[in-house]
This record gives sequence, structure tokens and C-alpha cells, in this order.
Amino acid sequence: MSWTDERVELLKKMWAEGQSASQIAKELGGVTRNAVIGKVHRLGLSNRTGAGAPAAAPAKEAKAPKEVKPKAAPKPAEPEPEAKPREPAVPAAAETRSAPPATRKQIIPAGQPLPPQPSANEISPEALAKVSEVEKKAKKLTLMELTERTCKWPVGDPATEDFWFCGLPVQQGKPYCDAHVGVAFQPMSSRRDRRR
DNA sequence: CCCTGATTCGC
DNA sequence: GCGAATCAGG
Repeated sequence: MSWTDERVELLKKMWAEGQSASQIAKELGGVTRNAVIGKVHRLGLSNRTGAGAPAAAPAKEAKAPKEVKPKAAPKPAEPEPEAKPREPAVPAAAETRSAPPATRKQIIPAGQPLPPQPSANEISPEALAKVSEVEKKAKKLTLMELTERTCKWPVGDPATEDFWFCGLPVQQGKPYCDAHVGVAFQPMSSRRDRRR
């Protein structure tokens, strides 16, 4: 596979969207994430400086255990005369980093406080708070978009438009992201069996 | 162990 | 230019 125009464009697009190199590699196919990263660098867009992203470049030096190669390459800045407006067509799949959708309507209606799963009688309020916070950042994936590494925590009512899966990166091994693991796997404290 | 991007360097 | 190997970190 070679870097055709289209492939490069897709690469640029996805990189701009904040996709990881490995994800891009998967999408493109025929390349590894290393290839993607290498290309990204060659294209000179290693900085994912999108909108308002703080480009704090910490000076990290002396990290070459083998050879010190002071790469004195005076590269001031590349304005990149890109006359290509990004189409914000789909607000639903908005990225998380730069455009927080301001006032998000409360996802969980008061009448139906209990989200998905089961009887999480008493989960630490902090965990719950974490969840509701995370849900704002959720990728909001559909069933088909889930992968082995996306949080499969369902949010909302399946019978409604307001239903999606978290989709954030899972905590290694687990089926859920960090926050949802917190409420999914309880310390099994109050798991008292009521005698029936 | 899973992942991330960054860098080097032989090709 | 390309990207595997490696590095450095989460």
C-alpha cells in the first residue's frame, strides 16, 4: 500500500479529528500505526493543534541513550494555508477535545433515575458523579460501532432516540470504560441475599 | 498487558 | 519517502 492522495487525506482528516494512529491505521488498512505516525510527522502535522488546543511544547532533551543528535531544525511554524473549511455537519459525533457542547440537556430524566443495569443499590456517589460526567464526553456510539475496546455501557432508553453506548476507551480487559467499570463492578458489599 | 505518540535509521 | 524497531510514557 502506498500513500495515495485519498489515503493521505483520510489520514489528515482522522488525525485532525483526534483519532489515534492505530485507529487510523486500521481504517486505512495495509499500514501499521507506525506507518501512520511516520507519515504524520513527514507531513509536518504532528502537532494536533486544533482549535484552542494549548500547544505546550515541553522541552525534552537528553532522551537518547545511544546517540545525542541535536536536531537543530529551526522550524518556526507552519501556518498551513489550508483553505479547507471543516464541515461541522454532524454535531452528534463531535469530538471531545475542542468543542464541548455547552449546555447539555440532562440525560437522565428525573423520573427514571436508574440508568441501565441492575440494582446498584448504593454505589459511591462519587462513582455515579463520575459516570454522569463521563457521559457528557461519551462517544455515543451505536451498537454497530462498538469494538472490543469501546465501552459498552448503554445510556438512555433503547426505545428512544436518546440511546447510545458510552464508547470511550475501555479499561484494559473490562468491557467498560474507567468510569463505568466503577459502577458496573461493585465491591459486592451490599449484596446481601434476601432470604426468600 | 493494553495502549499512546516520538524518534531513529536502514532501506 | 517509508516504516519497523525502538523509545518513553499512561
